[in-house]
Amino acid sequence: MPEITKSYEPREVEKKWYAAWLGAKVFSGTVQPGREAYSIVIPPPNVTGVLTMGHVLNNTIQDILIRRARLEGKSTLWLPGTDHAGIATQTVVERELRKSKQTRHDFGREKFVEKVWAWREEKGGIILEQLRRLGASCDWDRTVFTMDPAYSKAVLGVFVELYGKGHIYRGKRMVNWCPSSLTALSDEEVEMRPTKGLIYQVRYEVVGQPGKFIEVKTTRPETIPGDVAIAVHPEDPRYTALVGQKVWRPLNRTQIPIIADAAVDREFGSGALKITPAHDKVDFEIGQRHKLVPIDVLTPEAKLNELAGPELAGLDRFAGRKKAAELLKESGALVKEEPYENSVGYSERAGVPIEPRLTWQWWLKYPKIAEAKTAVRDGHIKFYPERWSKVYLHWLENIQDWCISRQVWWGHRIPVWYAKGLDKETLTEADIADPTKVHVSLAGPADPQNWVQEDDVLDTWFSSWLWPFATMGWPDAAAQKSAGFDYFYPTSTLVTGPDIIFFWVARMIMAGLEFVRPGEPVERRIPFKHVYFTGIIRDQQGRKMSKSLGNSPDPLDLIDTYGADGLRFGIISIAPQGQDIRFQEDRIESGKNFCNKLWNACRFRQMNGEAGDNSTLAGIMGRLEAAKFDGDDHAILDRLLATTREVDRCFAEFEFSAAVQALYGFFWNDFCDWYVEVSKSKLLTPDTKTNCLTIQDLVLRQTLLLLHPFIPFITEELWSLLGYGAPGTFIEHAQLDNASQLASASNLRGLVLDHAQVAAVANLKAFVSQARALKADHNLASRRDVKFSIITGDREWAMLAGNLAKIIRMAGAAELTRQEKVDGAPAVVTTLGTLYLDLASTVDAGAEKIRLTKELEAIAKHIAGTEARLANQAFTSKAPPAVLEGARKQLADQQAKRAELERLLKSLG
RNA sequence: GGACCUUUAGCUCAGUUGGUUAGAGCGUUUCCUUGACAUGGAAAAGGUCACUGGUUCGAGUCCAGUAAGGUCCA
Repeated sequence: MPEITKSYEPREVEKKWYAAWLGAKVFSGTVQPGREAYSIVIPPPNVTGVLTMGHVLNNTIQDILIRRARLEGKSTLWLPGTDHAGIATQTVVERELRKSKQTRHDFGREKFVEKVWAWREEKGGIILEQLRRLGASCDWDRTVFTMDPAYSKAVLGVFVELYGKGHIYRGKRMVNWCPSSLTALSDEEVEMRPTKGLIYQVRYEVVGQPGKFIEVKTTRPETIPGDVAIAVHPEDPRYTALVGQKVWRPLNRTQIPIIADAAVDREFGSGALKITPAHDKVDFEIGQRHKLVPIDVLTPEAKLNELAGPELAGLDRFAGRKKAAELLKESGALVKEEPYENSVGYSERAGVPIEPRLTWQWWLKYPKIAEAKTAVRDGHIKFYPERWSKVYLHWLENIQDWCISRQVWWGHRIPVWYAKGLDKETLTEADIADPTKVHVSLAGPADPQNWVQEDDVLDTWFSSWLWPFATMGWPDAAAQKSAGFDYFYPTSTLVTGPDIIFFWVARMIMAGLEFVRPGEPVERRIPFKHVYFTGIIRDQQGRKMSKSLGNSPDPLDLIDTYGADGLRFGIISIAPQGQDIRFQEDRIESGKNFCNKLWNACRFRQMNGEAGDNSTLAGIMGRLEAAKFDGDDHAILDRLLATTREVDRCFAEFEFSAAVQALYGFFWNDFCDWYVEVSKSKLLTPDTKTNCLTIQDLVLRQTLLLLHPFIPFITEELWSLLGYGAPGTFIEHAQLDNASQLASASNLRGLVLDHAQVAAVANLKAFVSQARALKADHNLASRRDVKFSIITGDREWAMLAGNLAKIIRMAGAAELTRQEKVDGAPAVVTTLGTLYLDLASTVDAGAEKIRLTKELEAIAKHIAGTEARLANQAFTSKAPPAVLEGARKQLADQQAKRAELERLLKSLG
């Protein structure tokens, strides 16, 4: 067996094992009847994306779940892939073209799309490579791209099906228009940001009444040429007389009517509202009610057009705003302007303010809204943390139709054809329903020369909402069979961020319910059973990590510095369930340190003797000799069982950081700091050596298994180095016993954990700790030749004497002897007697008295508190007996300690 | 305007159904190259649990309100 090196060097180990895993197809998801299935579909990263800290967290959690399920004997599938990200990807390629002063229009649609494909082949999906560095155990042979032919067919098929069912319609409505990407966006893609600007108070002169004005407030004076009316509230007495009259529009001067509409807010400004139906959603609705014809004064790029009048035409909207204000000022229509902050919608992707714009788009009336609510409300789908279900339900309660068309070229082109020569702007509903005018199908019209296909593509989310099943062959029966669809669907757990709860999670649920296994019970149609929402990773100031702030470390640098395992362990340890995470690099460092600790504990084991047959749990258990167990052996196995149980619980409740903390504490404190240290005495005695090493073998084996989901590389390496697996197998092939299985396995060996001994060890630990503190108080912390003496009872002394070698070693002493009387030495009161430090030099009695007095004061305070509680009759009559008993015992212990402290103090004179 | 979250040691966070003297890691201070590990060991200091009320024998924990910070929706 190769010797274990002095420190853990992750780089080569990670490379070696990842290649070995791929070579042996350890990650492939296969149908294994008789085994429970466990499946996860990756939230497909954007094909233009690179690994961020958010991806690290999200994918580490998925890998933890999958690896744990594998160890639990389930047949696992983690299905990877990428998303074509229509607007983002097209933008990336257009940006490259711009370097050579070209645009997509120089190439035409077909050539441009070819270019995007070429870009994707060359540079897209880097992130999947990066996930391998992290150790992600995806079944890479199944990698799916949302533009793959089969996937595309599923997407377009869904469009045709929903169209046929009447869920999809074409409508000219207000959309969120992105003047940068020149496309419509769904409501979810618009981010409301408080924006500082100016609000302008403008007066409109009433026609035929010179000197009489109506004032309105607006933040967008450049849209005044698009005004078609002034609206007031019908019950507003200030304006009743004016309704039905006209005012002069102050820009591009003309007469517009004064109308009454209940949507007007009487409290805002003067209670009058300018109506610009082409540029505001509310105005549009009011305009509809009053049959007003909208005037669109903006171009798609958000420049003012000729309808804005000659002074404004051609100006960008922001320049136009300034100019409009100037024109109003000149004509005396501007009453005043003042600073103002309001919420403005921005395109999430392009970062520019969106324009409400009236365009023809395709809309989806969501299917299965009611069932999507009950699926979560009734617990068929469980959210972790649970509170996100409220957000989810609230959105479904207020759901709006989904604008699914996008005016870009990269994506799934909508499978709709218009008869040649048809004017798309003037199509009526009847026209659309007429198959001689509009054709909708997957195959396209039989006579394509007579038709023109719709230019728009589908929103990228319209493809990713099918992800949990379209990645597994749906809707093609043969493909589904070979993908194991029946076995792996519904998937087990979805891991994602709460920021895409509407974009993705809710839509997937509706899609699953609508399309999968129609007619079957809800639990067979849902796309996943659990949804785990991660927190958002923030920097130390609490800001979101973002490219533009440059506050995000490169995960690959972190992997280089701390190892993939160190990064994984570190990030999980700071990621409490459902809370945002404040990133601290030193936590990643402590992940690395933990790996090194694990490494060296295994090294210690290896250096102390040949391993027996470690290849099975039964083999190790078979070597345990129950008769030779001492308290420490009982204690470490007790802690191993408790830790196993705690980790079991954490997985059941998705509390990963708690699991990591439990494992860290167990391994570092209980095993390394205590058990390994006390082993050093046992290993010197042939009689106890073998059993002690076997216990180490057992603890290390189980610890490696428990840790493997979190830190896969180092555990695989140590598993192999310590001979835990049969040659040619991997830790992934091992079975991880849960706490009760482990307990019954050890019971079979005649091993019954002795809780009295476990408690005694806790006592000894405290004793050793007090002895060390006594030394440190007298600046002897690192001396190993000090002499202790103790005044104690027979029973206590029997326990100490039985563990003398160990105590002396652990406390760092030359001897510990029992005395009848000790004078003038510093001492500490322990539960096992009063321990004295034999100082050859003189003792500073003054300092010692101060120390003891302080301690006496503290204990007196506690005694007073306990006495007060026990004196309270309400407490003694109402508190449960166990609590009462505990308080009484505590008081007795405290009083004994006080008496001893008083005696010590007196002896100092 | 509505909903949700957070507030515990210098920092980042645990604290399960209320029950002994509120914990961890990092940082700080002191000591230590002893043979698994200095990526380490030993010890110490450090908290009126945001605030105000209430329920209770008993509140970091439950309830109401206030304040500060954050997120989402409108």
